[in-house]
Amino acid sequence: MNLSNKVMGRLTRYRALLTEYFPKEKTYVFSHELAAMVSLSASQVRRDLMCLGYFGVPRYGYEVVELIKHINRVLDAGKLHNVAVVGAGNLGQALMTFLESRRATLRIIAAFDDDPRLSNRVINGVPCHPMERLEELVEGKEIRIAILCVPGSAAQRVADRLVKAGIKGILNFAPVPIRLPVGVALEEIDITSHLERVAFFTTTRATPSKERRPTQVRLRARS
Amino acid sequence: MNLSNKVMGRLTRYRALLTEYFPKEKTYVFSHELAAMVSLSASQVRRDLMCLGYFGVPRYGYEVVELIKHINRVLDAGKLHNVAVVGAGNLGQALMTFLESRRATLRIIAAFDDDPRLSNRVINGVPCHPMERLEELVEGKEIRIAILCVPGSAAQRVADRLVKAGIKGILNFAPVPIRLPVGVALEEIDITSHLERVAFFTTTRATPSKERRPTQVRLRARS
DNA sequence: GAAACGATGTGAATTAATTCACATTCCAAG
DNA sequence: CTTGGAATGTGAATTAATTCACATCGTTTC
Ligand SMILES: NC(=O)c1ccc[n+]([C@@H]2O[C@H](COP(=O)([O-])OP(=O)(O)OC[C@H]3O[C@@H](n4cnc5c(N)ncnc54)[C@H](O)[C@@H]3O)[C@@H](O)[C@H]2O)c1
Ligand SMILES: NC(=O)c1ccc[n+]([C@@H]2O[C@H](COP(=O)([O-])OP(=O)(O)OC[C@H]3O[C@@H](n4cnc5c(N)ncnc54)[C@H](O)[C@@H]3O)[C@@H](O)[C@H]2O)c1
Repeated sequence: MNLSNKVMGRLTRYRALLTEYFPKEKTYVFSHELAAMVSLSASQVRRDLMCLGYFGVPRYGYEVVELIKHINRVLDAGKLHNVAVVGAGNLGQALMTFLESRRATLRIIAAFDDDPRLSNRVINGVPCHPMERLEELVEGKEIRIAILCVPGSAAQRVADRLVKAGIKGILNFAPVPIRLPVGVALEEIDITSHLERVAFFTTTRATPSKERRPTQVRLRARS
Repeated sequence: MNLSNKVMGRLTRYRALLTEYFPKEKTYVFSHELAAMVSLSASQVRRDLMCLGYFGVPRYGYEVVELIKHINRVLDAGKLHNVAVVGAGNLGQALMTFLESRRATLRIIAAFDDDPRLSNRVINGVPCHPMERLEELVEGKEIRIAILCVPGSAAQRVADRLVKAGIKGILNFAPVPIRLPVGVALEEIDITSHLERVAFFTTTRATPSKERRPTQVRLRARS
């Protein structure tokens, strides 16, 4: 099955919900429960889950632990990735604390910054290195993914360097679009743009056309 | 014209590019230049721009300042919004510094936190208040948008309170989906999910099916 | 054990998003 | 002028995403 990145995104969402915000006493979950939690339609959820090769049981729904296991199998294919934060400023540091506690398959093992006051020390549990050691450590520590938190003016330059050093994927927070050779995954988060969207849909009719807002569904515990 | 939020998102992108990262000496821009910068097709860009009621000139492209003006008109309809950050922890503080410098129509004028060490002082130029004053200030200062940076466990509760206080849009960073009544705009940014996407497309064939990566286009300066 | 229920899985229909392809327009050069 | 060219604007085609609708099936109940 060839996952679109839309499906992919929703699967991570379901997984996060199930692993972290789902009553542990419930062993089964219905498609419409998941749907309600993420504001989607039940058939959408079922479609997404079809990609997993796991099947629910008709009257009961999906067995939670089994479902999670299958999402894991598909999403991270058992691999674990070492991640580096590049640019240990305000955002970089916030991300280090935030991400350290999360998903075990993604480990933030290093940070890099060209400000000497930030490098050669441990920030929030993550060792921060000077940029000079980038290539050495990316290779040596098998860092495959970089979270780019440098100013926009440096973003493309640093990204190129990361790619040359062997990075296979970049999550870019700088508010400039960067270009990478094919073969390197790229995801960009433009926070300003999201904020502007909220502002926009605040003034005009409020709900962005597509999103469903079905009524809340009670998560009935099954005996 | 009824903008889909997809179109809307791209328009903010174009605007950001044009206002901040486009050579000031160029007065015209081609659809294919914009396209190249954001990795989309030229016809996509033209379609998006059609929504503006502004028309480019066939051989020259789009006049930059005029184009920006029209995007402004459509996107923020002249309105300016007051914004508050709720939860002035790591992320909240990073956002305050980051956003203060940006878009003039969105002004961060307050922060709120229930930690007494954070409230009643000015953080990065933004006055931070205790949660008790939320309702009073939202009304008094006409705050319409909230950026939600509280822990997941408090997110829904705080969101409900914000809505009751009169907030019209929320940008949620907590990694829990929240539910709002129709009529209140909602945008959620799930950073973990984005990171997981990068990781995913790092292992499998690298490029998420949909994205184009056309070859770089030189931005030729026109005499 | 059989009938009713209430969920799933999925083909088909619908709707949305994107791309194609080309007529149109306007500038520039001769 | 008039001709050529290079970009726009857009209907039509295509492709992707979502929803509908219902046959199907395991569970429960009686
Ligand atoms: N702070 C936010 O909430 C926020 C939100 C969205 C996007 N962003 C973007 O993320 C990036 C970082 O934001 P920030 O607020 O952390 O800024 P910041 O100034 O606090 O941090 C930037 C860090 O990058 C380092 N740096 C600069 N040039 C570098 C280079 N060439 N190589 C290595 N390191 C370099 C600096 O020393 C600094 O520590 C910016 O592009 C910003 O636009 C920030
Ligand atoms: N730090 C990041 O980079 C990052 C990234 C993505 C998402 N997030 C999410 O953003 C949120 C904030 O993250 P953070 O790293 O800033 O955490 P943090 O603990 O540094 O900040 C949270 C702040 O919220 C305040 N708070 C807690 N409960 C509150 C309540 N009921 N009312 C008002 N204020 C309250 C706390 O006093 C604290 O200052 C979390 O939900 C986190 O999961 C953080």
